[in-house]
Amino acid sequence: MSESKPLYTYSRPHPSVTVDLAIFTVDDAVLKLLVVRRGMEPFKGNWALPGGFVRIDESLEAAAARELAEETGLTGAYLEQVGAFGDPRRDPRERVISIAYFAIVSAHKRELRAGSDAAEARWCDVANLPKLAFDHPAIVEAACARLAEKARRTALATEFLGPEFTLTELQRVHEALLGQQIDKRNFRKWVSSVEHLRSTGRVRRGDAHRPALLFRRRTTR
Amino acid sequence: MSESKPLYTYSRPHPSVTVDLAIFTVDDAVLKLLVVRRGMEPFKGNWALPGGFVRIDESLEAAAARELAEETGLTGAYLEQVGAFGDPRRDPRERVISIAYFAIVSAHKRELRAGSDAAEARWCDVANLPKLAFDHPAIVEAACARLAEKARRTALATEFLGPEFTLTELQRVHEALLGQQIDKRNFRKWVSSVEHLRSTGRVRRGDAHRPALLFRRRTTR
DNA sequence: ACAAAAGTGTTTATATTACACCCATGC
DNA sequence: GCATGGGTGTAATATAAACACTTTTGT
Repeated sequence: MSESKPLYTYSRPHPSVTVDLAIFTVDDAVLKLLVVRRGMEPFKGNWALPGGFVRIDESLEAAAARELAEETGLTGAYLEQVGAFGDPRRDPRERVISIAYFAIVSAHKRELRAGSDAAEARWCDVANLPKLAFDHPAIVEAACARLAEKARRTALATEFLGPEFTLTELQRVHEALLGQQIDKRNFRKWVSSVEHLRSTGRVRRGDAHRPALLFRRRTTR
Repeated sequence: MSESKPLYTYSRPHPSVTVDLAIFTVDDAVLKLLVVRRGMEPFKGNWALPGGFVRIDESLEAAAARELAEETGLTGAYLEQVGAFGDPRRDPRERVISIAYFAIVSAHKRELRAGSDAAEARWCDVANLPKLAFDHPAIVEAACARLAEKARRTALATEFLGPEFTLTELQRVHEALLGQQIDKRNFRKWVSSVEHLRSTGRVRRGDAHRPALLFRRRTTR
């Protein structure tokens, strides 16, 4: 072995550990997922979730945040762990254990930049994804389930929106996450009991209809 | 380098990956957790969750099942992933990422055997645990939360019991998991709507009171 | 006969669902 | 003045919570 790279030696084989990200956004009332075209083997040229190796001195959450930043240029987005995926054959090269996270990117920050790892990145309708590499379909399924389940009980859906938003905008996000229409009055009742929003008193004007009250997350207070 | 052990070399540092287990049982209407006294550094002599390295060719779930078997002699117990814990400093020696699982051991199989890794093992009341090593308190907290939350919506609590059980026994398990008393009639109503149990027609006799009908999980059918 | 746990319904409160009209604005 | 989405309430149903007595057995 005469490589210039440093070598790290262990008395037992070690798996690689990666983070994989299911990065969601809601665009025009449709739930979308960021997929990248792989620039390297394995699965070169295939669509996959963005992800990468966890560095030896960074936390899992930090690795996920770093990958998110590399892929989208975004910092401060909502991130939550989905779980660990560790089937021994999930990567054909070597043993790779992946910790999956989901991220939420709000519509108004969603400018795509070409990532450093990826030849190409695209927002895809979650209901109509291309074939994904590795076990990424299972990761996406788990991430979607967590997302929808948590949105049902918390104000998580506000993460898809900017700092100020109308109740109808929030309702569209919920409809995208749940995959079904919601009654407007019932939704507003639910909001006032479950979510902790506060009205800004301000109003969104300029559309050809009655202006809508703008709200904020109360946690931003 | 003249060791007898094989050496594994990588061009970048790799973390170790372990599984840690929160093994629960309900004993006399109290939720208990299996803790082991560590026989090795770090934290030698301290209480900790049982766990160990994930082998290079086994799945995470298989590693958890193997550790459970090594620690308790049990196979076929309920196992569910809680999540990955990967703070870079959670183990003082080296980078170790741990995938936490919880396991449920039914009362009638709960004979403790000295594990191979552990000098000593004990069932501890979850409400009164000793100081645990590493980030194991956080793992236990997450595991307890998942356990209670899932028991609320599924028949999971039956995993704490033998193949046949009375409704009162099941109620005691729920009370232990939720940490509060439940009304008997409401519990039975909930059981008949949420859980899928079937009566065996048989009855548990021998106690100084009216015999109780015995039930089974319907999934065992 | 008595102690001890098994078993069983009804009432009330709360949460969820279904459903239709007027309002304020831009054009 | 008309098209567009914003905003609002009530009745029906389903779910959850409170609550007490009779039954069957072992001793």
